[in-house]
Amino acid sequence: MMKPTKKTSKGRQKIEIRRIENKESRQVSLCKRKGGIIKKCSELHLLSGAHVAIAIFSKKEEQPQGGEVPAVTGGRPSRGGNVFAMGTPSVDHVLRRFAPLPGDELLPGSLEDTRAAAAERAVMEATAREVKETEALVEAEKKRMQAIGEKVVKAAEAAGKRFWWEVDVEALGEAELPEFARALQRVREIVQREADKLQASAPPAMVAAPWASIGARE
Amino acid sequence: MMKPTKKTSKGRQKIEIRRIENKESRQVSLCKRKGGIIKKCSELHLLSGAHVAIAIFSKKEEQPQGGEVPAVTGGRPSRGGNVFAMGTPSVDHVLRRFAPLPGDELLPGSLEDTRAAAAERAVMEATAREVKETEALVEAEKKRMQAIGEKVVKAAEAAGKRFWWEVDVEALGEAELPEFARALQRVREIVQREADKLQASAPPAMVAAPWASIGARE
DNA sequence: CATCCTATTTTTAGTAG
DNA sequence: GCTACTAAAAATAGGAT
Repeated sequence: MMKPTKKTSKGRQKIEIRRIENKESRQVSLCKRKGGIIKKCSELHLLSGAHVAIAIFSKKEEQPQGGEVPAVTGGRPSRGGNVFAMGTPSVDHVLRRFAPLPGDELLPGSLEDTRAAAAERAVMEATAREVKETEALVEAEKKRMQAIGEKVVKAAEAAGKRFWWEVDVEALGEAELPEFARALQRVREIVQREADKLQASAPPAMVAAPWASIGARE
Repeated sequence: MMKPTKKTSKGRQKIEIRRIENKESRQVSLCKRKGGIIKKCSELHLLSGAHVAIAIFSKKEEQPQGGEVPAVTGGRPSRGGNVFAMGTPSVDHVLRRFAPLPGDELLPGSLEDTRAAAAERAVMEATAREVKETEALVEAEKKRMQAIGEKVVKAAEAAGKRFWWEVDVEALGEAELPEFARALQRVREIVQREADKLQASAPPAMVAAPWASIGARE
């Protein structure tokens, strides 16, 4: 207790919000900030009960290609980069809430009872229940995850990741991203359209739920 | 420079990350934090080039309903709450990138050339081009918006809002939310599935683009 | 509701390991 | 690529307007 040993130095510096040229710094910043945002999203959820869904598409690097894409030949050729997504209650839940789409409202057990889906949901809920605490949410989650749910970690490890919510989805782009994307675009269009007739209405009926997220390592 | 006149008082207090019981405080906090998150998302985009899409569903209030939902009778009865969504390059762009879905890859001009869509895109791009600056992004946007694009503001005002990216989408839930939701869920499923075969691959081909967001007032 | 204010709490560049 | 640390930059709870 006598060595005011200044271990490190500089401290936070001010930076302009413009593309970080240094590739490495850019990467680090992306990683740090992504974590920060995720944390804030979860806090927002816990504090207000609002449901949050976020997706971060971090493109790998500009490909010096020429002309246009060869129009995808087969299954999963090119990529769109990494995708990180987190959702509150757990994507499933939020979705199941709004999902009862009057077009394919059934699909009896094809989706819901998929081994993976079922397992995930279970683990997710069990874990989330244990975890929901103070802001240590993200922190605690990471650590407790190992103690509380070995199972989760186990599954994640099988994929080469450390946490169930940290999974690579590089191959996602080709098959499902389109839908996700189009859906978002659709929403945007609707908004514009709806904005014109603008009408308030009755309150919903959603219950608070656990927390979950899935994503890709940076 | 002599009156240390303590204008206000308390300053930030520490709080636990748990549901804020006071309804009003909860509302205020949601609003403030939502803004903060949006800002961070845009910064993340500007700093790293990653594309971000976020949706915040703030449910209005728990409806003391009983039993189950009457299975929607007609068009747009109940609501899901407010939806706030933001997207980088502008939802359209990100989406158009991934969109070339090999299922309904066409739809010639039905969507793209909708007056609204076209107009929005134009304004959005023009605005974004002017706006992209330092972190004053969000700030500047709000203010410049009025100077740069009266047109935008005009449209927004028609809807009773102050900024084109602040539009109520309460009525959204019934019609399009389902798709958005299901898309997200789909993504989640894919992730799990893909995580197993996990494979790295070639870099994408996306260009940096403007910034845009749409949302609902809190 | 939207700011404004300010005391504090958080986040996070920049480094080091 | 991840963790630790520090100091400065940001975000924000509470309150006021």
